[in-house]
Amino acid sequence: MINIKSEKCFDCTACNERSPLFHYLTKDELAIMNAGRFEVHFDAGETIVKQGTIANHIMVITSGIAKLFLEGIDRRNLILDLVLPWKLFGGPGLFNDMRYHYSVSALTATSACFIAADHVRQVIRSNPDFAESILRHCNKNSAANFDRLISLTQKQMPGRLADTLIYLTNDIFQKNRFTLPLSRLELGEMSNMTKESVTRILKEFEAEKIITVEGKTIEILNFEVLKEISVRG
Amino acid sequence: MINIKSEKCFDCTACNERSPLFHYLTKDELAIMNAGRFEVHFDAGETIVKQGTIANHIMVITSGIAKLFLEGIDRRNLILDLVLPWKLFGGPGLFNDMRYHYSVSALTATSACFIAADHVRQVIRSNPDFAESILRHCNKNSAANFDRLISLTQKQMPGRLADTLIYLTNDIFQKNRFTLPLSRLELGEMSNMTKESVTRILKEFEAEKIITVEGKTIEILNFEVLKEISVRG
DNA sequence: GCCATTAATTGTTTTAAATCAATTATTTTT
DNA sequence: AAAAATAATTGATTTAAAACAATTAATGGC
Repeated sequence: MINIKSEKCFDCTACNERSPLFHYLTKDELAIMNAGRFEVHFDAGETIVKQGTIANHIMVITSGIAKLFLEGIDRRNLILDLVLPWKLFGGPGLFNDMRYHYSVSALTATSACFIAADHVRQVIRSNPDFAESILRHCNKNSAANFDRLISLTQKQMPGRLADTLIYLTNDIFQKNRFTLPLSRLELGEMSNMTKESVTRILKEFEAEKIITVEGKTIEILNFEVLKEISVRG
Repeated sequence: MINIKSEKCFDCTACNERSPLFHYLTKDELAIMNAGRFEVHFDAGETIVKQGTIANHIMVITSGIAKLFLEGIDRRNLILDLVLPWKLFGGPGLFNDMRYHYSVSALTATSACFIAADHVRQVIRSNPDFAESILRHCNKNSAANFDRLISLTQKQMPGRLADTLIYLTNDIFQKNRFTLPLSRLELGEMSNMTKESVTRILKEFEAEKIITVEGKTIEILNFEVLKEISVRG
């Protein structure tokens, strides 16, 4: 469903080719990362990391797709990201309280690689380029969360759902037609609205010829109008 | 109004005593930070940094208090933090797009110290302890933003205002009775509600003997109930 | 100390979006 | 393939909170 480039991850040299964060690492540093590294397969729906547990590892997905979400009040979730292969996650507790601050669960069959947080720390200390790129990564996430804060608190439903559709088109699928690995409830958890409202707004967008919807397949017909709806709020 | 420990900032050796982030720095590194450093005084209401402009500096307030806020849609702001002396800010654009991702403006007469981003970068690269503490700082902010996302999207007004009052009590004033440097509108910008709603909920809390309100002075009478309201949502 | 301006309060109305309820489609399981 | 379970749609109702409007209080400038 998603364009996945690799099947298996044998050692961190592979990541060095695929994850931009690992470009800066020397052979020795890759060996440190690789020590104690392990890969685990998850079925769709399984939890990869659970919010609140001790953050001993940093993870990267090698195949499949996962959702990264906050567990909020009364079992209500807020999905922050869909996680594709080679995107590092699990960081926010690092050097801090050493706990995971979000949960991640597999949307499709997924393999994830677990790297010891201690080893990441060691390499951050030895390699300024790596430290800098980790900091850049952290800062990018902060900026994205600022945007999300504004979207979710100041825009009304069409604006919020437009933001979600734009994110899916640009950052996840990179094409105008895609089949979602998400339910209407989960679209709602990305856009802070109920599943019923998702249905209604999707229908509205369809009536305005901005998108077509057939079940879980969505096609963006008019990206510009979608952007306008996003900007207007 | 706020307990401010220092009057003037002569060089970064002073920060080494006051800002925990600077503890790890050697004499040479403090000298790097100090080069080109400058301090500016702001009257209440003045903008210290403006969202969207080029982030050439990292700032620290040496006296006074400021608000740090996102500029959202239709001139609507979202206040993220009140900034006290010795707390570093301006980081999120660092190594990233080199822009400020929020605005900061003085609530009282305020002095702020500007340190060149290049110099901070240089020291991050040379001192792993400093790099680690900056990363810790960044991760703490991420965690706080996750909490804020849940508070602002999933709690209703009493829960959100309770969160704001708890933040003011614990993190800013560190006592149960304080005089706000904020208007009702600004309390609303911290809690994502209108100024009218702030008035009403404060009155509600007062009727329930949780707080007393006399103009801008608030006293917390029952912190436990406030916490319950926060947890319940 | 008085006037002008801004901030806060209070009451009323409107509205966006949730909740509730019922039905229809899809998947999954057997 | 049929039955069961889950997901999606659709409509009606309720509700939290904004918007609007009017008054009162507080602040700042002269």
